[in-house]
Amino acid sequence: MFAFRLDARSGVPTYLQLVEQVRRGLLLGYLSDGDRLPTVREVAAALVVNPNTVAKAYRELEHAGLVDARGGQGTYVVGSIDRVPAATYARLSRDLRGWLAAARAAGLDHEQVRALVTAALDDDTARAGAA
Amino acid sequence: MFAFRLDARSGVPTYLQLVEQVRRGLLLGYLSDGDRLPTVREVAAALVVNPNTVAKAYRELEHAGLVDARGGQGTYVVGSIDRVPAATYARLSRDLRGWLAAARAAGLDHEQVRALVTAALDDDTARAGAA
DNA sequence: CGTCTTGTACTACTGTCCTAGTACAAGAGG
DNA sequence: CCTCTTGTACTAGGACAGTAGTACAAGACG
Repeated sequence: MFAFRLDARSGVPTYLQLVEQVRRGLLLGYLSDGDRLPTVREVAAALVVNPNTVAKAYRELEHAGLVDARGGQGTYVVGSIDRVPAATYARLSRDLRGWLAAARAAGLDHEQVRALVTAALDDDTARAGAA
Repeated sequence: MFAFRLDARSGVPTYLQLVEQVRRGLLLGYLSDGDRLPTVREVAAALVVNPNTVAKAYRELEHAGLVDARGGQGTYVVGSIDRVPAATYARLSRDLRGWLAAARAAGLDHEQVRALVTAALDDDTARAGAA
């Protein structure tokens, strides 16, 4: 069963975190067409969040065409995003986790690792964003 | 001069983005003790944001002991965070940017790259967070 | 049909982010 | 002393996130 995770310190609204996690699951292959998401009430109970907040996330996902909400049955993945090929994903994921291990071995803590990654990602986005 | 950047789509409050960018600059060595940050009014004008929003960020930074606000002169970096050694930073940054280039070469777009990185970082945080 | 589960809709309320505008305090420089 | 620049403080309001509670619609199941 797909499981959500929340980061209260990030400042990102709860419903947006949920939306992004489903989108990420689709991109990386954790979620596939036909998969059933946990119910609104289940997620709300697990994350100790108001059901309306979860419903808002599911509503956005349905509006984006990524899921199909069937009243009484649940919410099912229906959309298809450009997914990363499994082999490519495996190779890149392995290399990235190797880099993470090297960073941790060099003595960097979470904050420093995140700072380095964020800086590199921002540069990457800025470079292509200008192109 | 230190420059700020905003990502309106992230959902992260503006003042928090500013705080994190200064903190990141300190961690990675972009900012050093004695450096002068742009004035509240300069940042507000450059980012098209209300001066109070910038002031809130600077206030948080001063409260955290990272900067010293001198009325009439400006805001100066004064705190020292555990900085990543320059050699370590250079090596890790180079390797990470190499990985990014490989990911882009494999046909991944920004969103897919960010998804992969976020997934790996979350796993890393979760693993050490439980320890 | 009746019941259960599920998603959805609605209103009201609280708290936070952000904006807007104004005023004040401190230091530099003429 | 006067002026400029800078950071700070304050009030007021709008927009949005999240909570709380209730009610409704659709399908599955007995």
